[in-house]
Amino acid sequence: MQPVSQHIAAIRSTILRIPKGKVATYGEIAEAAGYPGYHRQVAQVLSKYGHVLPWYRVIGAGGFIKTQLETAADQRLRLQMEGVHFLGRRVDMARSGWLSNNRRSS
DNA sequence: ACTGTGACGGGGC
DNA sequence: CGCCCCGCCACAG
Repeated sequence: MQPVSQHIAAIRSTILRIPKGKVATYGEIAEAAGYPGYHRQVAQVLSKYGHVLPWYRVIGAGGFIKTQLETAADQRLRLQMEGVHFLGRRVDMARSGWLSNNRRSS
């Protein structure tokens, strides 16, 4: 796979940079990649290159996993395996968020 | 060139 | 808390 567009590559590498045990939302990834507002493209990238990316570290806004696919259960499992903390149905962004409110990053 | 679509976000009801 | 609608941008048909 050879992304032809710059944003595709930027988004891909941004996803690759998400530390283990942390998660990022579509919006955060888009912004971190240098394309704020491109959350839709993040989704397209995941759908296209997700098979070689840590797709499970990408979650919905607010820490929710509102994926309609069956991968939702698998995703939560994978995240918990990496030590991501959940608060009910959502991810504890304050603790496991990569670019959001992470108070203790060490 | 135009229309529909999508692993979404956010605000409104 | 759940559902709906609109905005968003690139890609496929």
